[in-house]
Amino acid sequence: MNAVKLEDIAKKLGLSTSTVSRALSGNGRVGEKTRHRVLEAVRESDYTVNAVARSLRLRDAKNIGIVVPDITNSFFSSVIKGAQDACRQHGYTLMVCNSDESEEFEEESLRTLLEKQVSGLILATVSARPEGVVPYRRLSIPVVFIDNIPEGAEALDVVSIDNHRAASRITKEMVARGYRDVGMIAGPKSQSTGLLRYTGFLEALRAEGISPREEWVLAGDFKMESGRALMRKLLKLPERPRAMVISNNYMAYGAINAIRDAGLDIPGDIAIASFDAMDSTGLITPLIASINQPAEEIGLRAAEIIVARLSGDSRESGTEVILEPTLSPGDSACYNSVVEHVVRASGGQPAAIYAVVFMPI
Amino acid sequence: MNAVKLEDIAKKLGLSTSTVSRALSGNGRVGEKTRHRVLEAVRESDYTVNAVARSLRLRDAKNIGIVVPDITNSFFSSVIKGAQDACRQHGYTLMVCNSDESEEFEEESLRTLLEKQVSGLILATVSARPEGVVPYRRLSIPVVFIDNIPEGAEALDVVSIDNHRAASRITKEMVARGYRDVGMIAGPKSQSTGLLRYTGFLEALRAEGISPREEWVLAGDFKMESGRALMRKLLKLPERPRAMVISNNYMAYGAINAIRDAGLDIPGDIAIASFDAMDSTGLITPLIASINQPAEEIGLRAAEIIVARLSGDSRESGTEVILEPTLSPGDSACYNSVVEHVVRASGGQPAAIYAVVFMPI
DNA sequence: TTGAAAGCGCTAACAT
DNA sequence: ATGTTAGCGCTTTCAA
Repeated sequence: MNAVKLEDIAKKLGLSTSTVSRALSGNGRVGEKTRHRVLEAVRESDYTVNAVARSLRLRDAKNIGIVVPDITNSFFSSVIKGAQDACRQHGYTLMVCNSDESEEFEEESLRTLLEKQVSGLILATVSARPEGVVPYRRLSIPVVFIDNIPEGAEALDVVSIDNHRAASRITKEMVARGYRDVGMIAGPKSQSTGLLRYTGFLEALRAEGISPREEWVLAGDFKMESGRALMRKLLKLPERPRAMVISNNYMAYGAINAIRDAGLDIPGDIAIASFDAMDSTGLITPLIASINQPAEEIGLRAAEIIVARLSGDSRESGTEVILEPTLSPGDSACYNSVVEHVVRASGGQPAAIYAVVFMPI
Repeated sequence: MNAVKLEDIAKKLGLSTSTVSRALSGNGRVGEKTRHRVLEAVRESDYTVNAVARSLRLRDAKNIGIVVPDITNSFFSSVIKGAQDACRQHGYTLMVCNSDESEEFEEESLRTLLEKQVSGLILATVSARPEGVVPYRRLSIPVVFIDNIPEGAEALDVVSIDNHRAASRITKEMVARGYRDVGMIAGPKSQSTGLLRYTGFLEALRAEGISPREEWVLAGDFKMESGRALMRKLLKLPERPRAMVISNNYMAYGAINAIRDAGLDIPGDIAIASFDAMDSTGLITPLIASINQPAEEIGLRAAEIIVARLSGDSRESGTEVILEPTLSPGDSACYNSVVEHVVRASGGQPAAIYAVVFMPI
């Protein structure tokens, strides 16, 4: 139980704790031989610094806190991975909290993290209320917002993508592929990701001279179940959209399942575009068109901003790092070529049924 | 910067820090009015305890460390989620480290975590060397191993599944489905998960009176690329297996991609069984047969063991919690019924081509 | 019931 | 180059 401490080493060597401390940290002058003796003694006596004591003394715990709504979401786990890498490189440790999409847990996590004296905070807040940001302005530690950027965060540090532009881009992409009847499953308008992707979508359609149809634009809560439910609702409409832009991956998965359950084909009957629907397995079908946020980099940059501020970068807060997402096109193209093939095989007549043929070799 | 501390409150109220401390912690007698005055003052003066100072004094940081090889792997992110839940419930905070499958990073993480005086440690080690465990025996804090249980861990705490039995079970399942030519892509034999799944596979085949064919049993490193490469190798063999048991999800994804690239069908040409190939999206095809570890529960139980030990449960180390995995059957069955349907439709003749029909409603 | 004082293990002036 | 000392903010004996 009783770990060996500086004092023990000091006694053994007939030195003072300060000398031993200096020998280990490298700060302050220490005689060559003394340093070696200390290093030697430390090696023999499995000494481990007590970082808690050091933190108290230095008033710096060298911990960075991160709060995400769902650590199980591959977007966030990648963010965490990136943040971790940056932390390791700079000698920080990451304290991870999962808010489970609950404001209450989020606040609780924050409180704990602050009590533990984290040096900085990375926050993917689920908070809808702009007032919710106020406390952070008053915090004496650097706070970086990612993903959902609450209103009122103007002068705070932010790492994100341009969600408005991204939504606009993928919407235009769908139009360019020939889809003019485009609907959307949006996220909560109270979250910036939800709102900006929604306005981006609208803007793109208008820019293309298409007026969005209200009944085709529904808002969910970013969870799979809501995507499924809303899509079902859409499918009951007398007129269906031919393509959907869906505000995040989980809702897209839900929607796709609903479409399939209805016996419809993607993208044959309805094409799907989404966000962060990356498929690391290469096995998800259909490959849907997707705007992908550079998740690891978001985490990495967020942590680096914190480290920079901590090491004296006192540019005023309000650094906005806007990263470029990538667009993965999905396999509409692939789909078309299969259909074309089948149609050709059936003698040029549009086939009433689509056949996917597996030939045993 | 200068946070308000106990002393500030004490001064303001004309009390001593000890009284204020007692009022807040509830330990020790404090007058009713005094307590209220303190609580009031604290509320007004956004006071936050300094958990670092408290930890130093109490010699207990109330942090639990967890090290996993890849936080991005949904198995581990679920483990972390479970551990987090347990931590929150018991007033601990989780410090998460990602070893990136590297022994070096793992050791580094461990060192840091120990310096930070974590109260306990959850460890999904990548270490192959049995000597690697030795240091943990000497640690004065509780350590729980999950996933890979290193040799020599006999008397240590462990939360896991019975990998040998699980592998045997899924192998027998494949045999029961009529596959007798079964191969395996195993994991590293130096890791318990790799080794036990391998021996379980062998045992099952032998129990079924099948002698495993050496050239169909290859070992990879649990990464997707290795699954792909090994499967390619297998496909070049003059005789191919009809089914594969693959030691983890990533290698299975790689293998499936290789099989598809070769223009073969799953499970038509080769059936696949794996571990932790859960598909939360419902979109992965083929749905492969899979043994699924209860990841969240593993994390939860591991954290709870630590908490229990910390609160005085001094049963000797060596608690082995063996959890029951679930078996998701995949869609061979589904596949068979489709084929059956088509065969019936074609007048009872075995169809030379299998057709999957999508009918627009 | 409350206060004074010591000390958790470390670092950093300051003095030598 | 090394030692002495004070103190980070808290909790907890011990005494009043």
